[in-house]
Amino acid sequence: MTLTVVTWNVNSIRLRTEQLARLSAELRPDVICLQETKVTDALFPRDAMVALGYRHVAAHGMKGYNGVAVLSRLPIEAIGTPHWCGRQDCRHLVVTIAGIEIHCVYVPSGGDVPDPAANPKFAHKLQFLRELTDWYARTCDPARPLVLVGDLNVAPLESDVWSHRQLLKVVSHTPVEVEALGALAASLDWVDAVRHFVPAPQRLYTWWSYRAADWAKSDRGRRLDHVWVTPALKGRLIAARVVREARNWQPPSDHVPVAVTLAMPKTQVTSR
DNA sequence: ATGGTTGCACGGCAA
Repeated sequence: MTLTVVTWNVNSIRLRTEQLARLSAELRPDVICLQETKVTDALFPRDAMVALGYRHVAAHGMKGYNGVAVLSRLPIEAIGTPHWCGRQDCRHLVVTIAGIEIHCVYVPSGGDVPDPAANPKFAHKLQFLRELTDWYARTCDPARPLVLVGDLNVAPLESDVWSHRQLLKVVSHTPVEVEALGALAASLDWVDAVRHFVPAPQRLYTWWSYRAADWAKSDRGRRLDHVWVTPALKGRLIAARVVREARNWQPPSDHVPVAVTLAMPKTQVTSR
């Protein structure tokens, strides 16, 4: 028995139903965690997701911006929606599925100027990462089976960007963000499940700008989307995959899905 | 060095 969890920043779920059908058909994921759904819960296309086989849906969205959701073939046993930085902006959804707590996170992008004194968006991003770090360290236990996925909007490694040197002052790859993400990773000794299978220095990206004339030809990507597991689950990692070809699924999100498969004790996966 | 695109919602933002 296995559990495949996908994370995908869909950049509007209402424009990506066909692409989700393709993802569902090709990977047969058990759980799909979405970011940037850009829709209120009342308008969330729940019926379309159920039609794809995802009978269990948790949506946490708002009008126009942000928004996270989890689609599941297995029952969702609990739902939480933590909020950070004193805001109500729908960036974090926690569900429990098959006894595993899955955290779907959309970290603030951070704007253009990598200076928290000059750019409130960058200050928000750093504060968001710090509050998450403190919360995990304070309230969670690395011995518990947790999965953290999402668009973390930081490419931490040199091999996570097309040019380390040229992106050192570009938001997503600056040293202060990489340090903040490292602190978050240390909060529960999180294991980078994708790099577990595709170690550096092999280059790996999950996002390519819409602005490139030919995204694949220039290949100026960044690895912004991540799947982390607590040490309790490290021994159960079976596979990881970045669905690079989804960048061509029309019309595309600028992010592609990232999938991780875990081994499951037979007793934990039950009804559909 | 600059501008390049997309989505929401229909005018600028956010990314």
